[in-house]
Amino acid sequence: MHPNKVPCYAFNARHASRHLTQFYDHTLAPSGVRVTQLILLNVLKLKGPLAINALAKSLEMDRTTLGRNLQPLERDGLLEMVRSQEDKRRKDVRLTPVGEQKLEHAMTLWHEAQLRFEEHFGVERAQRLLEELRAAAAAVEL
Amino acid sequence: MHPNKVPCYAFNARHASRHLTQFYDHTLAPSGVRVTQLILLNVLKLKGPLAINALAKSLEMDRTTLGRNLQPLERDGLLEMVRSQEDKRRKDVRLTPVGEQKLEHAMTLWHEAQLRFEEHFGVERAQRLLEELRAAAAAVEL
DNA sequence: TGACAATAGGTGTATATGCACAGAATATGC
DNA sequence: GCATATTCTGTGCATATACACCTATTGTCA
Repeated sequence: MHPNKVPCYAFNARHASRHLTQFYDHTLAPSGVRVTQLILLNVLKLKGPLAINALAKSLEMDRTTLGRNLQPLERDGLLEMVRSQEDKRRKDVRLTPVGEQKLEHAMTLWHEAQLRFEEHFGVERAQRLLEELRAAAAAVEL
Repeated sequence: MHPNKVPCYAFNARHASRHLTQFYDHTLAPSGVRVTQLILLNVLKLKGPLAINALAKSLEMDRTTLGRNLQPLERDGLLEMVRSQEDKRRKDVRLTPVGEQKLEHAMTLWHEAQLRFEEHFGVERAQRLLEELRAAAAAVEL
């Protein structure tokens, strides 16, 4: 029962997710940032300070998962979390200068990973896969 | 930065994996078994008692991850792990009758999930996605 | 304004993931 | 047969994931 034989959509999505994550994490290793963390840092860089809930909705991630994913990044000084003044429930997350530096390094390695994947898998094929992954996730939100 | 805008292959694989897993886990909930666990139980049913390493290779999973995934199933009596007599390093994992019962129930629900996904996503499209997921995982093993 | 709903976030618990390191048993080669 | 390499598994650690339940704050509306 090679995974090539397991017809479960969820299992194969998990399987691909594991292997792609390992590939990216190994490539990103010199930066000390993982691919999940890179995404968070990058969104924060592009969309400025964001509340945890807003960030979670933006990435379609579970709120509590995101909150815990932010902890090591805050601990290592890559980002800051401060209570909002207008709304004291909110905790706005923003990138620190250290975080920006790390992100810059990580992004270079990330581009390498993207290119290497496209090289092995095919550029157009990879683009289509991206669309299908998004559509598959959307298909189960009903 | 909706995930529909993040062009990272790893992130989108993770994203789809999370959402598909949630969909399957919710469907399987009445059986008390998760989709990751169902796969393990099913392989053990089909391929008989297997050592942990053999099972891990079969599913292309990390050995230590698999070992830990087996623990709750052993704890709950769905499977047994016994030291092999020919090779005392080995620990053979096999389904118990209780495990088979649970598996049977879970498989019914799993089929429902498979059908519902295919209904929403398209049967042929889903088949193609499966192939592409397998190919993508294979593409990064170089 | 005061009751109640809705929103933002935190915590406890459980599973999932994988790396580095370690120990025990077996296989190999001389 | 013995030294060595290989194989099989376990453990410590850290991150990732998400559900249930909780508190605090803000919004709504009669």
